[in-house]
Amino acid sequence: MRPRNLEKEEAIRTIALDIIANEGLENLTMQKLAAAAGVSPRTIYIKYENKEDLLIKLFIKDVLAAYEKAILNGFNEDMPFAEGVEKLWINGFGYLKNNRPSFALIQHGKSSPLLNKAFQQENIQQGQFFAPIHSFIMANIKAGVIKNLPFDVLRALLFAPLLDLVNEYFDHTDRPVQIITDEVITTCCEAVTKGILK
Amino acid sequence: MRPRNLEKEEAIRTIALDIIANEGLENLTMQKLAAAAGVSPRTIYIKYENKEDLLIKLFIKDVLAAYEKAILNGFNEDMPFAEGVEKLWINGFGYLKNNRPSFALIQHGKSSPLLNKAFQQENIQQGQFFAPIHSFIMANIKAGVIKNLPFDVLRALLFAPLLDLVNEYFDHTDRPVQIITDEVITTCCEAVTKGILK
DNA sequence: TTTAAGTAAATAAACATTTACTTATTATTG
DNA sequence: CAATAATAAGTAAATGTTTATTTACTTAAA
Repeated sequence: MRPRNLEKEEAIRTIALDIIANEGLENLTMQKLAAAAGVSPRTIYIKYENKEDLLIKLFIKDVLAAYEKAILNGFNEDMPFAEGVEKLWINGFGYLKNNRPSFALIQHGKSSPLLNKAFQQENIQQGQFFAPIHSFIMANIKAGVIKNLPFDVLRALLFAPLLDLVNEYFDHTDRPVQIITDEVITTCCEAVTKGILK
Repeated sequence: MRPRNLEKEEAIRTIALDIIANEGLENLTMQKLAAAAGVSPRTIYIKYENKEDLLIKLFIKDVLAAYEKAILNGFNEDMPFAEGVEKLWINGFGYLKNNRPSFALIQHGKSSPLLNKAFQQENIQQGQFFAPIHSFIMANIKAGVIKNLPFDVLRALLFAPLLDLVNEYFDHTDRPVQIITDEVITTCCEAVTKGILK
């Protein structure tokens, strides 16, 4: 049996993400992707059931899983609150600024009904994405360190600005001066932490 | 000369936003829109140059302009900082929770390269969207009330969580309990304010 | 009567997916 | 231990459908 060509599989994945990042989800077509990846359209259908399957797997298996791994690197649920949040911010910023296509798909995940639904289903099935962050926050509520608000509310307060700042980072890559520096990220992280401490 | 039918113009706009909110930008087609709005495809082309023009005008003229107007209602640049931010949050939440299609397109604006580019161009041309907010923040930096960070950074810290919370609000409209209440919004607003005060 | 607004149906291009074929391996045989 | 049968991986080109946009005509009001 002829073995599958791993380089082609990789090309399909990375080029799909590139097209989505540069031209948007609405401009990714199977034929364009095949041509850009240097494969036949049929090859994509050997690896994915259809376009929807490709997009969902790309989002869940490639992007979110890698993002989760990167963000949790060296993080521990038992860290002091401010230290833990800083770790997550620095990991998140470091990963996203070096993986623009992944960041783009994460942004699409917030607006695309397809990806949104896929994420929610996966999040229910597979236990939970970012489960250690959940435990971390719940423990700090219990310990009386931070305000007692629903988890999703605290998640929004703590991490929504980070994604916006990454967006700003990429807006400034074309400009002479980068305003989103590591120092700015650290300052912002301190600000969001301060906001929810009791 | 036959006068244009304003109801049909309105139908095209609102139904386009509905389709985008329910099925995503990638599933809006001119023929589907025409059928759903009860007009001929040609009618859309009388009012818009092409699909791109339709999307950009919807985003800029209908959605962003209305959002700006709603958010600035009763807001004044000279308000005390905490009071001004609270006004913007309450206005923003009140508007978005009652205008899901607009909210959906605003979310798409962050990921779609087309809308993103359109927004930046419009923002440069027309002076500036949300200009009073810009003045408000800059004045409060100058007065030493809040941290001295670039405007876009402060904007992210102050308003990114609000959009995430609105998203959460809509996630909970199908569920038995709504966790994103006016009270939660006020508490969150206080938290982000506290974070950036000097 | 003039004229822009509107319609139904057509057009050409682009789309997701499939068909019919070829290729590169592994496992099996003589 | 070469030859080859079996088989999934791969390709180029085709398929039928959907798409954005246009054509040729009709309608409603100034």
